[in-house]
Amino acid sequence: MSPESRGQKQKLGMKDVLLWAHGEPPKPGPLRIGIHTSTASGAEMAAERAYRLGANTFQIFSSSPRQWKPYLLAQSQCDQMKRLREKYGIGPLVIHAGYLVNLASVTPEFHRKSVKAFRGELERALALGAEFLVLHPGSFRGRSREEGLELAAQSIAAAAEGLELEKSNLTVLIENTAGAEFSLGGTFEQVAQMLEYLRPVCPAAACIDTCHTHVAGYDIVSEAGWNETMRQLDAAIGLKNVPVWHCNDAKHPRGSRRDRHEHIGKGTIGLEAFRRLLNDPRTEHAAFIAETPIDEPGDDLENVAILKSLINMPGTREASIASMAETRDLTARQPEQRELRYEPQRIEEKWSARWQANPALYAAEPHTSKRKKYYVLEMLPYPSGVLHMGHVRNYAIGDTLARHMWMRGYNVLHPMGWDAFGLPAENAAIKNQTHPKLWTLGNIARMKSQMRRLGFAYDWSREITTCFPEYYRWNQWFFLKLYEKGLAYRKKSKVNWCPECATVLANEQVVGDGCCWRHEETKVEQRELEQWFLRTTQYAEELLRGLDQLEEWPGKVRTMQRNWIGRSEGALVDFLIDGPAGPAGGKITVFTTRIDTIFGATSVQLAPEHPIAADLAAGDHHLRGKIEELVREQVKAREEGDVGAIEKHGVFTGRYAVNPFNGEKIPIWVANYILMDYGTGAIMSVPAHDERDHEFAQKYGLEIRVVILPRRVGEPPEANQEETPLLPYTEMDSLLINSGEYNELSNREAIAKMTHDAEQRGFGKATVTYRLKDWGISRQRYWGTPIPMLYCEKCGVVPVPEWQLPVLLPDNVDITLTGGSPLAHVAEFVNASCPMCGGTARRETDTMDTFVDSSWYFYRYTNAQLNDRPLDTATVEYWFPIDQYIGGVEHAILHLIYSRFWTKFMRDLGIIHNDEPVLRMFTQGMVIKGGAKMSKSKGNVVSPDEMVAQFGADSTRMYSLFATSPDRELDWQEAGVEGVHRFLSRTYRFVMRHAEAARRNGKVAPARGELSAKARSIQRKLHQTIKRITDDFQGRWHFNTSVSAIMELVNELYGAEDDIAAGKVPIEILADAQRSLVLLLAPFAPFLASELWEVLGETGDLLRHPWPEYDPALAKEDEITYAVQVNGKLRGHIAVPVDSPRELVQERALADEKGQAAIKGKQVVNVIVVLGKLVNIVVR
RNA sequence: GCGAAAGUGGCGGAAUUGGCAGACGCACCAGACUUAGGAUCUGGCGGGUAAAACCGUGGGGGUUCGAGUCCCCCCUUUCGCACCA
Repeated sequence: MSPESRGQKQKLGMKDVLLWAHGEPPKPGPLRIGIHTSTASGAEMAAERAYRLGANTFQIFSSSPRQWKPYLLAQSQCDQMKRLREKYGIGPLVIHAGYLVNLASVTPEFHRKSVKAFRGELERALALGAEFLVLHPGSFRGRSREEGLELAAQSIAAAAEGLELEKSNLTVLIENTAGAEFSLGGTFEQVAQMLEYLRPVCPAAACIDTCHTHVAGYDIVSEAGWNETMRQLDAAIGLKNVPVWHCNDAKHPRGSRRDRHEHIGKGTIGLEAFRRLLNDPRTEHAAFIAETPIDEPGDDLENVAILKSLINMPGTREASIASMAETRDLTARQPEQRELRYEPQRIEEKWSARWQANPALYAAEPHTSKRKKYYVLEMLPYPSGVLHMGHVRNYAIGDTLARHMWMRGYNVLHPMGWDAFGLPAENAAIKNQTHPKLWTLGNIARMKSQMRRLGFAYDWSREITTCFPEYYRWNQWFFLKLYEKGLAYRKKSKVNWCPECATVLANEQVVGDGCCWRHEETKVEQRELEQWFLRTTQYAEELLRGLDQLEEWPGKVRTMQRNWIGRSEGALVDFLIDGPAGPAGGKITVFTTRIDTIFGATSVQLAPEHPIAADLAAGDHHLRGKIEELVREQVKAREEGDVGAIEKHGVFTGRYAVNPFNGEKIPIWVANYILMDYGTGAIMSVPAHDERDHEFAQKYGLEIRVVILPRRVGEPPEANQEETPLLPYTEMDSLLINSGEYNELSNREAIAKMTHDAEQRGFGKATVTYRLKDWGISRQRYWGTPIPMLYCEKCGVVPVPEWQLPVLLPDNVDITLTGGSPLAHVAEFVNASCPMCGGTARRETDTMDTFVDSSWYFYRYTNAQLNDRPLDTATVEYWFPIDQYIGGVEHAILHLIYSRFWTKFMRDLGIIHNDEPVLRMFTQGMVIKGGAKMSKSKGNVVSPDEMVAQFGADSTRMYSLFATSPDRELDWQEAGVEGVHRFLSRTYRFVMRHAEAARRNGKVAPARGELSAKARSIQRKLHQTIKRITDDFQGRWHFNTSVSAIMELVNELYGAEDDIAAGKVPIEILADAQRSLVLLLAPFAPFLASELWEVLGETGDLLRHPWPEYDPALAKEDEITYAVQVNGKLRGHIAVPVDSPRELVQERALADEKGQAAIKGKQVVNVIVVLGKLVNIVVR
């Protein structure tokens, strides 16, 4: 036994009232009031204790509550119990069943044990003559609540079999519980239901615990709440059926479901609720029993006294408190050190306040700073109302990194802002009759305070809110510049329309099977509208090429962007129409990537919307009808999102086109698989060498002509082998046939030569096609940046002059989802004068896509207050590119491609010099619960607030990093958070116990000389841990293993407790270990680290303290354990001094006993020694 | 259909370069603390065996002294793209 635990025992002993109470005990009051009492030295002694405590009722365990082994009760003990109770007039006696008992358990073994144990409880209760036996209903994990309740009741019946309870004086009480996940009895109704099941079996009633009731969510604190809760209790169970109340205050807030008892009047319930309870005439018949902690000797006495003092007390809080103080004086306390308990709420509130009072702590130095800069950024949130776990994870990653970089001495820029424009604000406005601005700003305030509570270290002096004119005026300014450069233009076109949003969407905002990015169930419609576009295609090539340079971006994001841009190299070839031409002209230009197959073209296929298709059908009613049908079909398919699935079909136009390479006339068809918005909307169909063409030609019996062979150039054909490949044959690196002068060329050569020839002969040219389309930014909604354009009757489209910016978004607007942009109905906004001619003009009433706001916001952070320019070039020069950007992968194409586009445009404008905004991108994984995305409808949302209330911000944040590596999906498990909380408690207790060493010992260089094994081991582990964590920050970013490493270090320290107590660990080692531990913890658990830093006697903020350095010499093992393998199988271990030569290791390994046994009788053919790792002996 | 990533105890996950599989945490089990409740501390914990042997990283094959890790085939899951000419 360590000295520590010996001390513990003594302390516990002193808590026993029998050891210190002398003289006359306090007198009992008019009500039955008591407390749970220890049964040390025999159950009957509890009655004596109850008397000493001034109680006239009491509760005990009749056996050890955490062991299955039953307590053996002697008849003499039972007799003595009855005698003492009679003598002192104490009753009723309540027995609390052990808490291992779970009568609803799914585990058969466990259930069997539970029933048996409960049988024992009943027997002992009868023997002791107890009036009540209190039982927790159990946990139904693994089955439904209903089944759980039923099973529990059946189990009680089974346990009671043959005991004739109805003839005894014993009543089984079902206690309500804190309502934790899977536990039964969290509501009065559940208790009532169980009683219902139970009544036929034995006398049954309820025991109501005030703490459980409170944390389960019932309001018993306010007067109105109290009355309502009592009403519900009466309705569900009946107050007359509650013969016992457990009177406990609570440590945790209402609804927290955290079952932690507190001294009466000192918790979140307060005295007033107990006063109401004790003075309610409907509870007169009941016994009130406290189950409050005994932190210090006398606590039990005091709690009983307080309860008694509340009887007949006038109903004011002040009076209660005054009386409580009086009671406190009556019960003399023994001075004893408070137990060291980690209380995150206390610590975190303290440091939150301090940090908030000192915002300069997290402020970046100006760009003239001599220090190296580090810009770490998390994607700015949309202020939807509350933070969700995804946010917390995102910001925890960024904050941990930022804090680390601060400690590494960097000038860190770590800002935060709000993506404040957008639809939800308008929807909320319609629903709640509030203004979008008020709704948004309210949400921002709430989320900001959540961020502060979580301890994220942001430089709030740079905060931006995109719905403020100070910000969006620069959106308008940029728009004018784009317009000036010809990069913003207006055109009528087919656009994506989301009926739910009542606005247009960009292509990038259409996701999944043609659904809206905000409404993943809502199919996007196609509408023809006049819209503003930004010419993103202008930068298509650069956006694509730039991806190759972004080596520190996730490959996945780069691939997605590459696919999105969809570059395709090929050629345009003109096919002349045989016969008369219409207004669309006499030639069909096709786009092909395989001009080498043109001799195999056996038809030309037009998109149904192709103008030439209309020309060719001009005189043909029937054909026109067919084509229109195809158009409708395509529109429908697009809307339904199953474009690839529809069957290919088409119609022959009756006309022919001339293949310019061989003069061949081939039929012109219109087909549903040809898209007007890709390439030229027309193709040459080569059935032998294209899958779709092949399918189509087979259906309609079109000619399939092979022009490519799988053979390479120069390879002779294989004898007796059919040369025709399996069709369609689409591979490259092969040979042309049936292609006139191009026969025998490799297809790559043919592509070059034929393209060149087509160009020479004037019927074609090389070209590049992109899938990327221009960005449509017009939105027919209110809550966005007004597009700064005017329409003048005389001058046409006129930009708002720069000096008139910002075009303010008016406040007094009727928001509806119908009738186009709400701004169009605001006359003061719409009517303007033309800056060119002074005549009347109409304002553009569409607003900008919110992705415009987020395309350049991170530049604004570098100088958020600037009011004559969007940014300062020199400042941006210093801070950019962003060193680390962190966000969800869902923005891989949307936000991240727009941002890159914007950066390139700004660079060409000359106001910045970087080509890319982000050097290193990180996409964190989603947070899920129970295998599914968190959502309100699934009811699996974990609220950060609740986590923080239960476990503290440090535990919540640290768990989000510990559960898995940041790039993976995180399945939130509350038990895991609890585990981290436990670890932080351990850390807290260790430092609290040993801080004295650090306070006495200043900075001392750790001596190497004569260290005990344990001391050396601490030192070694410390330096190994510093190395691991430092490396993790620089490379892999596997913060889960960083946290593990800190846990290992703390475990090591705990393992050395005995040696520390025995003075075998030098003070400087202990002090150094603690200081470094706290520094390592600082990025992960900033609150606790700051608190402990202070406890260690340090001043100054942790963020400014240098990150600990590791000494490789100290991290080195003194002795290495080699694994000894024989033929690759582990056979034993040998310990060898570090840096032993290969020969020595080999010799020792061969001499090893276990190894010897394994190689006995065999011939050693080889011995492989891997220094520092293992020895493998190869035998035959 | 195409492309990418992943598959390791009851669970989340370690194993950084081909070198002792299962670090760390959760859950569980046993013990200590006659212990209200919540904790705390110590030990155990892939399967298998009395103990060994032996078997174990989705399945099958291969390379190697040695494979979770490399190669080939297959299965499953997740994500992305999907008439792109």
